[in-house]
Amino acid sequence: MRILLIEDSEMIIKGLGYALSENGYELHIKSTIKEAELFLNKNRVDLIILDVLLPDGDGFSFFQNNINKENIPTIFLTAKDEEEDIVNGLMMGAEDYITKPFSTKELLARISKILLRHQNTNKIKVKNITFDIEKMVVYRDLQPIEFTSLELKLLHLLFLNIGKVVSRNTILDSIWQWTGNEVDDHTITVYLKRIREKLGNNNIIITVKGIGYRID
Amino acid sequence: MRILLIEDSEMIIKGLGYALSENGYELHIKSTIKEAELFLNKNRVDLIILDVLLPDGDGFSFFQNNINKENIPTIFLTAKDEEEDIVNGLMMGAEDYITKPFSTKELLARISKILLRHQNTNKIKVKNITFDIEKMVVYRDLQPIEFTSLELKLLHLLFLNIGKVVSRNTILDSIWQWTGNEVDDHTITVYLKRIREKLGNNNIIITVKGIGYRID
DNA sequence: TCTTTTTGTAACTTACTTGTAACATTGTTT
DNA sequence: AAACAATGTTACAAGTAAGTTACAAAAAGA
Repeated sequence: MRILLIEDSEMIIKGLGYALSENGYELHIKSTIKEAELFLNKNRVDLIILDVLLPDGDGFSFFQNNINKENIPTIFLTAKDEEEDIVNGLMMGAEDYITKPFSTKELLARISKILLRHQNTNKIKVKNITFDIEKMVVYRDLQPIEFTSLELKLLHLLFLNIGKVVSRNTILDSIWQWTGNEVDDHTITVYLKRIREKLGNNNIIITVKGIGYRID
Repeated sequence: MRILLIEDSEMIIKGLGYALSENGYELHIKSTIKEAELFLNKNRVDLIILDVLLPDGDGFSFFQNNINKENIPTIFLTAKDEEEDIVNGLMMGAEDYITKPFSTKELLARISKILLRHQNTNKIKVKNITFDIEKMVVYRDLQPIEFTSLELKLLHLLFLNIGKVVSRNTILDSIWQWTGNEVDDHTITVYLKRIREKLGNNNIIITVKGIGYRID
């Protein structure tokens, strides 16, 4: 499980960093909103711990503009314990709100509770493309992309084998085995072209010449 | 929404009692475990606020023995803020854990969040369509829709898998497996058309071409 | 039995999907 | 650099899946 901690206090980073890593979470730490934004554009995380006061802005608006749209569970973390803030944070859609000083074990308990609740989101994100396996829908930024049946199956195959090269033969077998048609090898090329275009010609699908295709 | 407050401190009862009633909740107050037990045997509540220290026992064991089995969302409320207690409470399955002194507004925010999360257990609502699983009745706005047996089963299947694609094959297996008939694939299409019409041709059932159908 | 409702099929429509061919580009080998 | 192989690009005709409509058989009620 990947957690993104957005926090600029060295002390908290140290304390939490250790505790979270120790408990088997893959932890990423960013100390400004800008950095966090960049990171989120390219990576999928399961949970965000977000300080409200950051050097380059406040967590609330960052949450509303970026995080909430993607529906990533978020815990607000802050020294401000004014009740209005807490109420705002929760009403905004945050999963929890914890005020400093806090108990690490309590935070861990709350994290595991939240992750348990959200475990059934089956989404793979690469750059600005998100593949929702359950819905079988692909989003570019946050807009769903219209794929045809075979295009979607082919892209699905690549996403399921993320990080690995998928050979042209594997593709032929997986996608065209059941259609009955013996299919020209070039067909794959054409499909790739169409898929890439719909993905926005960002370089998500990488050609490994002589072998096949790959998504990282 | 009915809330059961199990608490013996007069001060808290007064403060919370006013705030909760004021906010439109139907509040019931019991100050011992015994009383609470009797009450729960005869009444359904939507949420429980449970003090850990009570005159005739502790809230934890009461929670485990009585409440958790019925899966009623529970907020622990206590003066003990030892972290072990908090962790225990959360791990045990409590929805939240608040320590005295607490902000009433924060508590209200947390309550409303929890209730929001738990409201759709037996009714699933999408746009203006509500599927009451227990009654097996579907409402459009507030008017019940007349479905035939198979139509209802098919729609039920889609609602049970809300957010996931249901393939045509799955549909055939789930709905037509037991009728004995080998059924034409087009039959599904025709059923979808009929169901969609009765739902009001709002776009609730989404076609995932080449794969199946889905409700979000 | 007769009527009504439910169910499955068939025929038709539409818009999109699909595969191929022909040509262009890139990369690799000699 | 030339020749070759692999992949990318474009355009198009044939094919197909899903939507629609109408109707007859089967089942359920009266």
